[in-house]
Amino acid sequence: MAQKIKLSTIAESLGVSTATVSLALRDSPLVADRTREKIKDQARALGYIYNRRAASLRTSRSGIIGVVVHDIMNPFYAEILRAIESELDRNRQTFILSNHYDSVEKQRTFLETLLQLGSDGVIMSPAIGTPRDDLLLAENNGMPTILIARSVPDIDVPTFRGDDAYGIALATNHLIGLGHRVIAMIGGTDQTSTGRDRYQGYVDALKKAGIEVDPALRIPGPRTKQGGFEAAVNFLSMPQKPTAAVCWNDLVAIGLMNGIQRAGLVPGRDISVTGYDDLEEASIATPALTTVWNGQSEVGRMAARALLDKLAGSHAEDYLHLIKPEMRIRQSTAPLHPR
Amino acid sequence: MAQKIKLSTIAESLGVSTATVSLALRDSPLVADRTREKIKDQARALGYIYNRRAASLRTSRSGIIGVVVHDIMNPFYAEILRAIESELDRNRQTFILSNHYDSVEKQRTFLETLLQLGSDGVIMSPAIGTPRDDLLLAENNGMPTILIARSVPDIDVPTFRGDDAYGIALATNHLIGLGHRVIAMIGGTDQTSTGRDRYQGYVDALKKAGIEVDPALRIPGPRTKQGGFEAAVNFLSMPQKPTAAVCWNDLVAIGLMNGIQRAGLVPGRDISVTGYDDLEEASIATPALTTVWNGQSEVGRMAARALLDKLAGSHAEDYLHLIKPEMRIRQSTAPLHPR
DNA sequence: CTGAAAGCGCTTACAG
DNA sequence: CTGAAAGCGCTTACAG
Repeated sequence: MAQKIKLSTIAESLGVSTATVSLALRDSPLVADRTREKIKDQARALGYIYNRRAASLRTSRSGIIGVVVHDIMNPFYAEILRAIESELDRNRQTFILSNHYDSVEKQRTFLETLLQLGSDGVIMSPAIGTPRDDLLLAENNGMPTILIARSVPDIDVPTFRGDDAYGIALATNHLIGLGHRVIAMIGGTDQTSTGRDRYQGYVDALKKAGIEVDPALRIPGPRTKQGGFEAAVNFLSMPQKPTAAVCWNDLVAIGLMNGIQRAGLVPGRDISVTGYDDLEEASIATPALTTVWNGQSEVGRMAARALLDKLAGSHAEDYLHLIKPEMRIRQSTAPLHPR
Repeated sequence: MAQKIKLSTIAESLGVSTATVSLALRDSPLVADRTREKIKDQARALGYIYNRRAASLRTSRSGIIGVVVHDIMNPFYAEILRAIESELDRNRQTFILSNHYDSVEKQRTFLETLLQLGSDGVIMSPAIGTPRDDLLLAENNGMPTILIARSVPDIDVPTFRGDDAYGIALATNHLIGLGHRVIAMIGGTDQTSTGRDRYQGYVDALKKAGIEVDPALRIPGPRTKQGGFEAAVNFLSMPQKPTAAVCWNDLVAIGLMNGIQRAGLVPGRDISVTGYDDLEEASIATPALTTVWNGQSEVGRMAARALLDKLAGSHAEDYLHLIKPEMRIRQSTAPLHPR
């Protein structure tokens, strides 16, 4: 590696000042066209690499945005991330990603790293149990925060997520409309706003239809294919003999359908199953999964947009932005008929 | 947000020099125990945030490592990333992630960003068509590079990947051993080292078994579930009536199995299907997928380790590290019997 | 064991 | 339109 090329290297080689070089490279109208051309050519010729650390030390803007979610291996988050990425790319912002795996400590470490790097802002799906103080840590140090997918109670931070209670009611009502009366709820936890809202939406929909709610029909558990797969045995041996399952998300639903098939039954015929999220994968599952579109790409795009707007100085008034979910009816649900 | 706390704020409030504060916070033995305690307490009390940009401007070490892969939404890369993440976390390195979606331009932009941020190194699964010069750009500017999953010809950069020709031969031989003679190859492309190696491994295995190779039995295509799903129609209508399919990867295999089921056939009974990678998902597919373990976690762990060692000054001799794949026999393959 | 001073590579008033 | 100089917040010789 040859000697380091910096602004002053270019300046000296051309007999101009570093101020002029700095302005020229950033296309300032203060610099004469000919000077600018000359400088840019020379920068290219020398293989100059702009030192963002030095610049950001001076400007206190880093061009870095942090993103932290539960787990990027989960396609639900991956779809949100893809939307965030494309929005940030378009605005030439670099993003730094981290999983928190619902560890508040891991999340806090990441927030501290972002502060140390001078990150301009952060988009986060908060870990279960995220304390107010951790969000204040970011805000108080000048790092604007946007929440996605989950809410944190009692704090005024812009939040973008789907309307979970409404969405799960769509799925539950769809099954009730097909004649199902014994409907289990598979997967999920009460520890997140999402979890509470989804269970409540399911309960409310049943009550509204005059169906008695049996808490034993709920099988909480991991929100993964593996989780749904493992719940199948339990589900199939319930004494209440449920004919349908409202699943926490598509992953659980696909896992559950696999488990049902292993037991020799046919999902979509013997048992109706609904998912949640409408992942890209839902439509090519077998049977194609009836599910609820949860607006991942909308959430990602809007959250990124909101952060960029905030950085540009605009002031948003609304703190909670609920995306309206939509039903996607496919082959995994069917009218009730005797088993 | 209160006034910015920096080293000098702490120094002044305690009547010591910034040099002492700097050393104390980094646990230098040069500082007296009592002084260090006092300084650390004060830093905590004031809510001091270490400015890594300033430090790295001085030390020219950023603690940042770049990782770029084709697509983190692909579970194959996600599994590698998880291993990289855990290794880098353990060593308190921050990583910045990017997808290149096989765009050489997007990849180059990312490499330039990393250079501008003073990234200490980069781990990359090179985009199709990555030119030598792009890798040299990194190396020549003092950013060590490690390749994963794919090779770039004619360049001496440490590379960690599975032995594709060997692995695909395992799958092909497994099917031949079950009596299959008309075996299709589904998915993939000739544009990557992986693609060429896998096709060659399949061809060689057939030849070795005395089976004539029919190029029409190959259906190249996207390496996704969707790709496998869409290939099913084509596959099932082949005049040669293949009884088995060697798939490019697990995603293609799972998609193909879904497509086969949609057509009313039973994968693992009517048609044997092998995958590649042994994703977490392979074992819970229905039928459980016979596949080839491709060592994602090994690749990630070893690549991260190699980069950290290189940063620590050690000199590796070997450039190509091939992980030996292993057969995982499950229910998607069965002895040949008349259709 | 501690302090004064220089310097990492930029950008930004300010002067001309 | 261009230049000289200060300063962003650290770390690192060097001196004491």
